[in-house]
Amino acid sequence: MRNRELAIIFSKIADAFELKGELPFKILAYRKVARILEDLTEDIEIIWKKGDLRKIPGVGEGIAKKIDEYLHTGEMRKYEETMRDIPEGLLSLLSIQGVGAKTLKLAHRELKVNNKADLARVLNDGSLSMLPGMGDKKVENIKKGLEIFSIEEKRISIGVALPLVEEIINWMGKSEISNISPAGSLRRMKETIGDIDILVAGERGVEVIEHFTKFPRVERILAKGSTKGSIMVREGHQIDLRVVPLDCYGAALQYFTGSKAHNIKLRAIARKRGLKLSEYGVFRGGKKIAGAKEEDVYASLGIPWIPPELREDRGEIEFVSDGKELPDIINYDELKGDLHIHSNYSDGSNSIRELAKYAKKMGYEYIAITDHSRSDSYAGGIGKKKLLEQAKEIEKVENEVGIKILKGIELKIKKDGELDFPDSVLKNLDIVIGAIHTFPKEIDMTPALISACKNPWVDVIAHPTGRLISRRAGYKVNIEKLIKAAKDTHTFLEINCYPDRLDLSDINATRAKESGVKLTLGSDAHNIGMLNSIRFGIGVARRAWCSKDDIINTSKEPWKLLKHSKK
DNA sequence: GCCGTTTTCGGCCCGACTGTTTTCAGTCG
Repeated sequence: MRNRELAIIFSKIADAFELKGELPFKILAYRKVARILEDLTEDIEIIWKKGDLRKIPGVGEGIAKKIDEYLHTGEMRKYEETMRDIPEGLLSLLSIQGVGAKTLKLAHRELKVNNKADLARVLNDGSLSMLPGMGDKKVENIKKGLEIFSIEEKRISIGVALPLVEEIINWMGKSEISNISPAGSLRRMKETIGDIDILVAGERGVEVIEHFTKFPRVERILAKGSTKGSIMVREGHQIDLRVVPLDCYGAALQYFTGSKAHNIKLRAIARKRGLKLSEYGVFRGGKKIAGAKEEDVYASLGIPWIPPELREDRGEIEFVSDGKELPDIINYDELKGDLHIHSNYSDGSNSIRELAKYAKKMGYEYIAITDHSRSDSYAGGIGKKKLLEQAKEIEKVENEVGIKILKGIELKIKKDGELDFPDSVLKNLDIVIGAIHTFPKEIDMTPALISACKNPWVDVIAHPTGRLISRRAGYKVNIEKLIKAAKDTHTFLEINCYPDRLDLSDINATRAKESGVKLTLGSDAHNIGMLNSIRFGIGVARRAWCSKDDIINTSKEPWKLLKHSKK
């Protein structure tokens, strides 16, 4: 799949155009096609070979030619040309919150800002605030943005890392290996991943790594030995692969999965028992007593196997050491439906029928269509009239496809707590998800959220903190108060599964669970491919020690649990 | 750049918010 590769190229062209002050609608066209390629479920090369490039929405004559050129030659003249006079590291600064094209262009032209270090310099020495239109507050804002950016800069979203690793695992299947698994924070399903680690069991290390370095999208080979290979793919991510003999595989998997803190505690336990734990196995004296299987490694230390998502040293080792049984955390196949989906009635790109069919294929028994409400106009929010039309279509599709479809809305909660529809409208729906998308930074949104919880028809609060991982911190909210209000009002809180949100986070979901608040999982899908994002949210739920009973859409009829069941 | 059509041009999302202004520009979603 070279979809993402192309998406990045077009998105970079769009960024560069913005800096150069190109026509706004040209920029928009590039952005649009980048986004569509990113979300496209089919392989662009297959579409290309069929001669169907122009059938992709947003791809016209010009862009089709550029894709064609790139897939033929591996190069795109327009891209090379556009990038020629843009210093490396300049464009990435656009993703800093508070830094847009105009600001960056100004700083670049007037102060020779070419990268992050330059930006930090002009922020601190006061020269940026001297430029026209730049005041102290703007500078302060950008400083904060740069802080968030710096922390997360080198980490990859799990939404990018996991599909990439799956592709590599698929590729490695063509070589002589007996076992393969992601390791590291990816296997623990952390929301962002530092280094991508893959572990392989096999005897012929040299050949395995040779094959690894021939992965079709390799940009650079960083290391190539008999036990470790390291590559950089075209999107700029580094991937390490290690090969170990089969009889060490379990110990190595345990070791490379981490977390570091978890491993340190395990080693301490081993030592107390007169054992030694390393990536090669568990040893008593010189004798190896475990190593082939992860289960055996844990068992040899007198504790049961711990799911990777729980290995964060958040009390899991003490828990099992006390002889207590870990909760039976939710499995990746236990969801019966998705409760947060957008259709083409608002800003989704698939019809209700397409969504329903795909959901059915995923094995779901029900879905909820929850388009944006009228005042979220940037997202094509819908009013009463369209809601009625949609209800009719839902009934029709429900019968045709044979899957239960809840009529829902993602209801805008305004900053004063006012809701976008009156009760008379909300009442007639099956599910209402309250959400905040726009907010003034300084205002505490807790009262607005609590007031929404108190509404008799708001069933769920979507992405309760509003954060966008590595981009913005979210609105001001006292999460404990919100959880309490949710508990008191019988409102559910969502784990939004969109990889850049994952909101509630694992930590907040744990808090909710411990307070007895039930959760919903919603993909927030805007097209059928994104329905698969649900697994990232299940990862969060697992990291939050949630069992099936904590998540309402593991039940066959979750609507019976909603406030709407009383209508 | 794309796209639809009253079909080869003209529209393409725009409102809220913020910080800078003194009526508006930049950023965000």
